[in-house]
Amino acid sequence: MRQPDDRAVRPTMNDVARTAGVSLKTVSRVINGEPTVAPHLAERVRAAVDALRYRPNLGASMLRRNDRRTRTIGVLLEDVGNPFSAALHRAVEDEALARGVHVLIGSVDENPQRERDLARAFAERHADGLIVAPAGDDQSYLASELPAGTPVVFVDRQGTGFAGDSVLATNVVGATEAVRHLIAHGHRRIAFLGDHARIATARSRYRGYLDALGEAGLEPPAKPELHHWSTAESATLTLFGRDHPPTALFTAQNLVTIGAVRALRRLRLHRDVALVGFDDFPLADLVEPAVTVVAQDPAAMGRTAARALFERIDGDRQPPREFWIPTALIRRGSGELPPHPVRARATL
Amino acid sequence: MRQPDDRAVRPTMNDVARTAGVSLKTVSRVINGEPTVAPHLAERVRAAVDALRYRPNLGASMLRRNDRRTRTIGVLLEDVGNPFSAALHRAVEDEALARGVHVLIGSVDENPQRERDLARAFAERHADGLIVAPAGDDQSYLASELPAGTPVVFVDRQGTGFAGDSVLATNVVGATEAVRHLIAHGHRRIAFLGDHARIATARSRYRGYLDALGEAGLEPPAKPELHHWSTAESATLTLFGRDHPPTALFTAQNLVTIGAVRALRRLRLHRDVALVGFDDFPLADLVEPAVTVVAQDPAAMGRTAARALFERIDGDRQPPREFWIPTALIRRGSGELPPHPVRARATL
DNA sequence: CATCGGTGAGACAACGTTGTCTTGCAGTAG
DNA sequence: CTACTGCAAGACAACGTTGTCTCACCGATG
Repeated sequence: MRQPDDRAVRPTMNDVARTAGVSLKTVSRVINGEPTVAPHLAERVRAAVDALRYRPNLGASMLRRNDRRTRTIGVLLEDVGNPFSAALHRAVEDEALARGVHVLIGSVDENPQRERDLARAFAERHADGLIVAPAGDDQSYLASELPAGTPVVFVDRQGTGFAGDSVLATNVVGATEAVRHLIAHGHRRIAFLGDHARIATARSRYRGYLDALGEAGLEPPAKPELHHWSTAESATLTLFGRDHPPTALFTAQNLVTIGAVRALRRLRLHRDVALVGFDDFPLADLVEPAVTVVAQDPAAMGRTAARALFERIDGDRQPPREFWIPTALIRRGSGELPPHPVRARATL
Repeated sequence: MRQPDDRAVRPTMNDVARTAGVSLKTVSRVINGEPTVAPHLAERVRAAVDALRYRPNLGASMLRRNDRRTRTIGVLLEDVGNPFSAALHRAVEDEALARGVHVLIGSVDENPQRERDLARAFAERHADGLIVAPAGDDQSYLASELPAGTPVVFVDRQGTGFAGDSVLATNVVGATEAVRHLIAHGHRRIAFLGDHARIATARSRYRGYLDALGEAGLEPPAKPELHHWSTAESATLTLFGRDHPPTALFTAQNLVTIGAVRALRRLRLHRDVALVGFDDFPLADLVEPAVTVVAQDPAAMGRTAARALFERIDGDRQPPREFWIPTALIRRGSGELPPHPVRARATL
């Protein structure tokens, strides 16, 4: 049912042609900057465009054009509200905008179905390419959801079953460095608190943790798996409610780190238990003690992914590449605490 | 110049029709779920769709359809990388996804020209509506950039020169409450640290600050204006390098608050100078002392804005509305410190 | 048995634009 | 003066889809 004064129609090229007294095609030529138009006609067309406030219909143009570019890319991240994804998103946007390209974005929330739905939705909207932080462990669906030839760059996690560039943090090495750092400060009982093993980056960081323990001839204790900070908080409380609690924690994700910090505060152990987190977070330097982290560089990851994607969109057809973005240990205090014997305490 | 094996073409409805042995229009009917197709034909069509991996061309469909919806909205925020915008963005996305709508987003960075360019770009891509956090002080350009009838909802800041709903935090009242709180704890010299007066929310918060001082018969000191946290940090250092420094700070934006916290730490005044910030931020409860804030609710703002927008998109034509999202004072410690005479100190 | 109404399915045009082809005209050479 | 070249600008079709119209066929009705 149409409303009476429902959305007035936009003027079309035809309207412009009529008011300028030229043919439709001449308007098209002026709009597209083709040089074969007499100056006085071009001027009349531009005047008509201004008068009618004509704006080209990108959809129609893209339908007819040969190159079929929408100057729009799709970005699928874990959660646009979390600082890591937000920083990555921002870097992608800056690269895109520099090229006059715009961004369709969605949060995947560790849900493979949602990942697939978003990929499809962006494909239907004719994204020229996709940047994907995979949630599921199989991206072969992309072959059927995307038009053949649509480039995809995977970021943060390796994609599987579809050929695309990858931009990855040095998760294993970074985690090893973090745990070595704790060992160098005398720790022998170092707990791992991290994400579900379903998540590839969590697996890599756990491997790095095991590597470092192995080098030092240490046995890993049992490994809880968790995700949200409140889970991390209660898991930490539980950990210190048992006998032989660890003297140091390696927390493998920023929300987990924050949960652990909270728990150690509640237990008044924040000056006794050493802590190194994977992935930096805002204000890590302002808590007491400041939190030592292995920082990722989400901006560099976003920038690199976007540049790789634009190279592919511009026709680069070389085999898939891997870009490794280095992590950096930032010593702030919590990771340099010496081992301190801790008695088991009741959970608060 | 075409690449040899350049992007293979997608199958079209025509291809599906040919392999299913029916007419183009019958395929269209099946795709759109029209009931007037014989079951055995519909089945053949669906089989052909699967076999060819047919996906409808949303652009072509939208060109021909009567309703002209792309099920895409545009969102213009201050900076998708900052926590306030990111939280708001996330809330918008959740509302949108629940309706099968997707999000084009861009950061305005306090740049009115960029605001306008993004609005135009999203209009060209046929966003069904826009959520805008205005950077400039005049949004009348929207009338010419947008197709008539495109709804716009302003969020965080009032829009000017274009009729749209607004979703706003109670900036004046919230700031008044913050400053009253400091006055109630005995403070008489309370400094304001906030954004440029060009920014409407900064003006409102300054007004709220003046209101509270006025009630108590206090004179405002000089007001520095700043934006980024490092500016806030040095401005705070300067403030305490002068004679008669304040005993309390009201910081009118989250990055400013963080800068002030940093500066007070460097000056070792964080336990002596009271601080209330406008807008909450992650880990505000973990720094020492925990930071008292007037919290906004960016998720509620995003949710409200998105719901208002979808009502408009669905045809609601009532006059522009204003939604006021309440702020809440969260007492954490820094705002409850009593006045403490502070001698001017040299900047570190 | 002729006519009618209802229904499923195809033919055709149209959405707003661009690629290709054609036309018309001016300028130049034969 | 005619023929040819070159170029500006219009005519027309096409992109992939949906709205509208028409047709064919069915069973039901007089």
